[in-house]
Amino acid sequence: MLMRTAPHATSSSPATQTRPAAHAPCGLIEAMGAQIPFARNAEIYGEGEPAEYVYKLVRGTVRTSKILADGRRQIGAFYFPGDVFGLEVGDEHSFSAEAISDVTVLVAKRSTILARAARDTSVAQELWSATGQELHRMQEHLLLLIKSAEERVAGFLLEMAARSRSLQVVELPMSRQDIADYLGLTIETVSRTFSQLESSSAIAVPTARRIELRNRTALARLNS
Amino acid sequence: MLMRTAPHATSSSPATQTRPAAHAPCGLIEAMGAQIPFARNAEIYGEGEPAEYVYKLVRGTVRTSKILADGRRQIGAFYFPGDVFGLEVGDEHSFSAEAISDVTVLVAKRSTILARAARDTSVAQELWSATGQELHRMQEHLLLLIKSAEERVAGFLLEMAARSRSLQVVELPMSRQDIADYLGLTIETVSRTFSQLESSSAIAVPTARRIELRNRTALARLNS
DNA sequence: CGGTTCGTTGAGATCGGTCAACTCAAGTGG
DNA sequence: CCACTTGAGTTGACCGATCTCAACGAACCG
Repeated sequence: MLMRTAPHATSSSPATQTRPAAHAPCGLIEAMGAQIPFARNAEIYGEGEPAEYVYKLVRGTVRTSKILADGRRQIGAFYFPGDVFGLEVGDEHSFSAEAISDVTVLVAKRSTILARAARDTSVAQELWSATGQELHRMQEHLLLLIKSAEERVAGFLLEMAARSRSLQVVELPMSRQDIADYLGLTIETVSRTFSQLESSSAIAVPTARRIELRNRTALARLNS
Repeated sequence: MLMRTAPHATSSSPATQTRPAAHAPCGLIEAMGAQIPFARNAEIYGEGEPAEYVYKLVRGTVRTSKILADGRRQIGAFYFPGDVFGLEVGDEHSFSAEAISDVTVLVAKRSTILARAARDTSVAQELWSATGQELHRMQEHLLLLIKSAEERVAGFLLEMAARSRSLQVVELPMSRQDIADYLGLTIETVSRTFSQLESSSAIAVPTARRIELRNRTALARLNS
């Protein structure tokens, strides 16, 4: 299903790549090696593989996911430029990671980072707080999953807006299927909910991948 | 709603307190101070409060929870003897913690632990891995929430069994409401699902708070 | 111009929620 | 000891949100 394609340039969505780096310390993976490209839909690592490397996203969008026994897929998170992903506390990856668009990542050996953390307290602190940030996002995500479809979609849009450059216009690099699997809904329900939010003037959907937030208050109200 | 009762002995469920400590290193909070008791339903700390202390559960059961704006409640986790809880990466508690039964906890000042971590690498490592374990549990919890009611309940029972002394009999210290709020269901659905699992001989429910797992295979199959 | 993929929309089915009645066990107080 | 109360849990009937299945539309690409 997923192509483990050799890195090459395909169709990338330029609008999602203008966002500046976000993390404050960012010292974990600097000057580690060359930037490595992955093509759209390429697998960066697989669930259960040894967590040999830690990644920092430079360009593009990445999703992490798990496939359940019966074929259902759950998206764990979306990552944008500046985000660190693939950092595991245990020795293997608990999710797979795939490139949503063509991406560029910085890679560092996990063992190197761990060794530095054992000497340098500030590196250890960065490790801890990166994991803490991951935990925090997971908590937010979990809270989304107990809500109604409309609330989940509204929460998703606000989250994406908060992480994009513009708070008014959200460019979605991911497909409806990705959104549905992130929110625990079907693509039909996601699509219908977009339509519904549009007809209530909370958002506008000029193209499928571009959402304009017209009434943040209404969305925030749904966000509980 | 919650009584912030002064610690005293009320009705505790003895069956849940025989489980041995679980965490391997456990060095974080040893010899910190006296064991502190909390009465059933007492709040140990509140969401948003400064995370001044870290707790290790000695006896009883604790839940963490969040109340949403509209009154819905989400249980974040259940903690059993040996578990560390209340350890935050940020400076405030992201959930509240309440005693489900009468409990005893060990308490350590977070600032003290952080100071030690800044000197002692192994303490820093313990901090990191405790947060990693929390993250792992949250991932499992999140996976539960995308499933059907039957799968959620089956997954919950298997989780509780894995954390209890006996793999065959689960003593539930928490109410149906707690279970429902953990699983994102209503108490009626939880109750009906128990009945349903019982009539399919996957479990037996001799009393409301005691569940016997009669067919782990069937439960595990539901667990995807 | 077909073919393919992605997204939208509609109609009907189903799962879980809501509301309500009932059971049961554990107090409580006369 | 026995009503009475109270809280927790169970069960039933009904309803609505979301899923399923299917058709349709739009964009892209050979």
